[in-house]
Amino acid sequence: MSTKNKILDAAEILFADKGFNGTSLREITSLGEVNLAAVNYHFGSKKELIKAVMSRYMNELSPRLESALSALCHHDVQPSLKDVFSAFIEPLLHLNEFKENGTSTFLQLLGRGYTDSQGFLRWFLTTQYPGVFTHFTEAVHKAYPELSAEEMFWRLHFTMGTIVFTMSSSDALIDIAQNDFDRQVDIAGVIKQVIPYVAAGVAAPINR
Amino acid sequence: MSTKNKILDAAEILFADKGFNGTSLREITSLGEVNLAAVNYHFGSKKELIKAVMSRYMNELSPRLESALSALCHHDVQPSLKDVFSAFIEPLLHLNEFKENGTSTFLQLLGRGYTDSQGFLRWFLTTQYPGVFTHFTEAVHKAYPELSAEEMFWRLHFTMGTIVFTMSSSDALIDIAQNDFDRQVDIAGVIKQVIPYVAAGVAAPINR
DNA sequence: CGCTATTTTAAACAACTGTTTGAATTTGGT
DNA sequence: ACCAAATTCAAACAGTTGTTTAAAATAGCG
Repeated sequence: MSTKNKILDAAEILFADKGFNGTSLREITSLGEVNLAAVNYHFGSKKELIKAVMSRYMNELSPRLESALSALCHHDVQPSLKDVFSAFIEPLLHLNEFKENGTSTFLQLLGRGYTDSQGFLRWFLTTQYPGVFTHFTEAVHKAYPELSAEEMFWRLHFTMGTIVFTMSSSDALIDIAQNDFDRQVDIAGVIKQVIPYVAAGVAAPINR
Repeated sequence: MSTKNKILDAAEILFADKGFNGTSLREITSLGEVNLAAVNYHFGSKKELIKAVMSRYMNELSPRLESALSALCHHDVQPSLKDVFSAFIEPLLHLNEFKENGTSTFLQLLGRGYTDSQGFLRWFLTTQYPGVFTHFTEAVHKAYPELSAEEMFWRLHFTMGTIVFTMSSSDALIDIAQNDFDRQVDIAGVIKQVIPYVAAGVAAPINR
């Protein structure tokens, strides 16, 4: 295992758990059992390390996600909104093959990125991976053409919020659910719960 | 203006903008134009200051919110889910009377509190203001009795996520919306957009 | 081997963190 | 006006932060 990967592996765990601001380089290097200076040697700075952690997941996720969404767009029949959101399931759960607890870790990181560090990560993702966003809005438009661009803008951001926020606190929520309802829940179970919710939200009647 | 309030006013602005971890006491005291040591003198610690900032809003919000929700519960006719969520509008917008940009600031703080500092603020709110949560779930149960406790648990947390996440990045979203759609938007406009969304999400058909 | 380039290491850096101290100042009551 | 309590203040505290340095170790290759 290379030093670079040791750092990435340790960093993503701590970032997901305590946020980017809340994690120090010393915590990362001691969990990864590498020297402190290795971070700056291999990545240049903490900010670049954050980008590298996210890129490792995005490079795995985005091709699968884009092809799943564009398949919906170029199909003859009109997809339902549930189809559109279900297109996320396979690419997201595939991150579990890529890495242990990959799905949950990635979604937690995404949640952190939206609130930590004044949104520089949002800028990074939208500029570096614009294809995901355009394919997604295209697919939603095909499923629900009556929705104006402005209404879609809001509802898609509401959806981002629901997903990202839920996942960034998914560990705590899963704990509570298991105590209160005595039911085994995992990240896939949460995803299956959230899809009807966001699909219905986006499909809400237009209020003019 | 008392020193205590100068600190609270400066702190809430910076906390909302940069998060609790991301804001130092020195930034707060220099924005508030008070001495650094005043924070520890008046509040004891940074953690207590965070609680005080949140309490000032919660004490203003929670009685109005609880009475609006319990009014729904004790009314004879069954409320719709839209009624339940609309019950939030007046108490939330009232925070703008209480303080300039109060609504948006409070909701941003709430968003910060859920992700920053490993959820200690969530613990604080649920233990210090349990009435809001119980009244809310009661009202939703009256509007949608078929929803099991577990499904309601998830959907209410999805809703929290939608609201809190949207509001914590509402400044950025409002900026984008005004550029892209050339339309004046404010926090009340966002609230009116989000209510049909969350109401439809909670009302989604049960998927068994 | 011998040499170069890459990588690792311990140590130090300056800047910043929340908190404490003790003296100076202001305030409110008599 | 006096005294005591409450408040403000500059300074320092000890600890942590990201980053840099220069020497030591390792690796790769002819």
